[in-house]
Amino acid sequence: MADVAPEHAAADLPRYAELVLDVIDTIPPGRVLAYGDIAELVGEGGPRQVGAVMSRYGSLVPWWRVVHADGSPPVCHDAQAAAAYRAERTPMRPDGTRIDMRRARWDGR
DNA sequence: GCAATGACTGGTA
DNA sequence: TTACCAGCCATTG
Repeated sequence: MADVAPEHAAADLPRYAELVLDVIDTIPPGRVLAYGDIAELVGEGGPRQVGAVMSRYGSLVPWWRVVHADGSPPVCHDAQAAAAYRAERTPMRPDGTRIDMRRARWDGR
């Protein structure tokens, strides 16, 4: 009872997808999370599984807050992500193409 | 039930 | 700095 009740109405979503989407939806503005970090917060699976969920259900969550471990945004949407980071004031590196994971990485608090 | 896939990661050269 | 290799595990066909 009292199973998780995310706002994604996960009726047809796999269990793991539901957990991943819920975590991503919890990321505050101006912060980002790496695929591996999400997997760790979820407590199961790995970065590949998070990426697989994003490819299928990424449109349901702020996917631009999910980046690689080195601070690079998804290669398929880097331009749109860069615009979102600017709007959210996400800490970026001097080059402006990568994120400063040192300050932008959300610790889950 | 089995095999292949994939918006990844970390280490080494 | 970039490039390549092997491991990782849930989902899909």
